[in-house]
Amino acid sequence: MTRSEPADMPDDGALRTPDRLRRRASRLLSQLTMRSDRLVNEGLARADSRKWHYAVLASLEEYGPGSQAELSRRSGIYRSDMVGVLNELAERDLVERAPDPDDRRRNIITISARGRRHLRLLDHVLDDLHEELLAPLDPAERDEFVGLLIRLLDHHTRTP
Amino acid sequence: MTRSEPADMPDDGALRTPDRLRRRASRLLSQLTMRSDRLVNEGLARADSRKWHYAVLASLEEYGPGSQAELSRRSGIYRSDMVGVLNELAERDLVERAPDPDDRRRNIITISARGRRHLRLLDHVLDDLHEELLAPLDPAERDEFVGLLIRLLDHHTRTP
DNA sequence: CTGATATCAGAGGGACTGATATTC
DNA sequence: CGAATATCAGTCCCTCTGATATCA
Repeated sequence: MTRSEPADMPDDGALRTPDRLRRRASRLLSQLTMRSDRLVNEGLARADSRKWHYAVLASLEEYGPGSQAELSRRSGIYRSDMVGVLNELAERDLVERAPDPDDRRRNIITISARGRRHLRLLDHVLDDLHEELLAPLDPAERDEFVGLLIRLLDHHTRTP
Repeated sequence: MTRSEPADMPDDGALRTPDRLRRRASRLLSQLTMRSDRLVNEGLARADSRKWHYAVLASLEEYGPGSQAELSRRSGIYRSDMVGVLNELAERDLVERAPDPDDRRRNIITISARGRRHLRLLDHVLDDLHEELLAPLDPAERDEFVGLLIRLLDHHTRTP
């Protein structure tokens, strides 16, 4: 190895291998996520959707109707951006937005029959996209990968 | 509330999909990367740097001087954004930018002694940040994680 | 002429902030 | 009153495009 190291600098054990740029987890995450996001965005665009549509629809089917603020908490979309997403979903008749009679500040968002059908479609689209995304991994490795991601994300969600 | 499970047993939850939103690799990647990017950006900002500074400096130390287009290919920064990054680095005397006598279209970028010292600092900062990022994983799992990321990224880099 | 280079100006998208009016 | 809601306007950052002038 031809690494030039000033004599006055001790080897401190820092990650300075020739491929440190390539092995930094944060860089790997950024780059892979860029590819993944592009894959998913383009795939969902072909189904006239965006990933936020999926997040909202799935959360509605799994946890039932809710106010916009509630949906925001479930799906991770910013409260101020939720309006736009719901406008798009309502435009396509995938959700219904009705004022809450018990609390007139709120809208109650409900998934429509058409929304459920669309959600099913999106689930298939996403299954295919994930097949492409995770292609190099065998089933056990995919579980391992997802498991590691979940543990990391949970840790950083609970420790902000 | 939260069911505690033996570590050696996978979830047998019969795929009732209350967690399909939670288990989509693309969503996990997006969310984790958002945290990771924030962590790294804030950490590097405390050292008056940004992640591109690190990418350029590390690539200069590892592969030697190069033109801006060359650095762009090495580090993944867009050719049009490289100017700004190099301006910032030159401002801090971390690199030198000199016209190439053999090809007057090019600038030759060289890392300075100060740049090497700064890179060493950034490597330590990043080591600490990665310790924080990967805290929940033991060393073997970290290797596993990085290995999986590399395989996925390589696959999608070679298959655009 | 084709192609590469450095640079700039700006589009487009996503996360996020701040303010407002309304209602609890 | 303080707190929560839906909405709108706009900021900041990032990736990426397009155009330009300069050279090989």
